[in-house]
Amino acid sequence: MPELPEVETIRRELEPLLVGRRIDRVAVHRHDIVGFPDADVFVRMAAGHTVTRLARRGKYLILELDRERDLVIHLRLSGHLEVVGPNVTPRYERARFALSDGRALSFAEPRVLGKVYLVMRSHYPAVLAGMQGMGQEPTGAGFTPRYLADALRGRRASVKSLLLDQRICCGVGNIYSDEALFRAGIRPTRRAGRLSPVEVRRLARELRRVLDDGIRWCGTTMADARYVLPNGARGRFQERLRVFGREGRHCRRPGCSGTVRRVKIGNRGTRFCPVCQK
DNA sequence: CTTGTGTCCTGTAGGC
DNA sequence: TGCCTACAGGACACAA
Repeated sequence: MPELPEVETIRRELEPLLVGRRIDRVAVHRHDIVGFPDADVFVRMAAGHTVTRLARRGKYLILELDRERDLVIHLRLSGHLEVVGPNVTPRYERARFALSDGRALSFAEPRVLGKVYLVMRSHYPAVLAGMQGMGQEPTGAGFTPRYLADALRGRRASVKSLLLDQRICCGVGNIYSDEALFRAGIRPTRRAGRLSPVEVRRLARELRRVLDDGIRWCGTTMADARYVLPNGARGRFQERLRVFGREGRHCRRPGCSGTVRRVKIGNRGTRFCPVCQK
């Protein structure tokens, strides 16, 4: 679930609660939540470190620890992080990090698809190779129209599926790819390599803008409330969605009589306005 | 190398 | 109410 804006929001919320705290004890309730190293080693090695900084790369949240170690967390579809009191155990808690201030960082993940990793900063293991191959941060200075044009040139795949490719646009997921394509006026089914230079430029700009907006509004909390901030508050970007989750409803662009449609692209639900998006 | 499909795992919503 | 199926915002392995 959480995409770049949601993970960035979580990072900002957790940073003041975690930096300077030491991880005193680690408990893993489900071993398959640990991506690296083996769960028992993870439990032993993660304890005793102090959090120095929180970073993010794509959808990965990185708790930088002392002694050159990183605690890397990926929330996948339904992961949730929360700082709780010593006697509070959130539902679906899979791992728990007791902190030196008496509280604990709780990692809940109903679907057990999310993962935690403990790695040496200088030596990211093969299990995190996907992170090494990641492309430019779409909100960063390196994400230029030129960069996107180079990445899309000659590609026959749909532009939607390439927006979801973390090697090109890291941090982008299903919500913000649909929203960016709507804002850029481009149908998600278009072959990426067939976009005009003007369209690519527009797409690069709108992708950046929609992600910045998502961050500004603290992410998207849909009706199921699978994503909420660490403090339990809801994001507010859902109020500003133009197509995602709006299939069958009228397009929000003033004067447009179109109805938002839903199709499948690469097994992912995809929404667009057939009038606004060419 | 590129592209599309299936799978991981669990919970929930909707149909009957 | 109960059972069954389809589906879910991600990432990766794998086959063609």
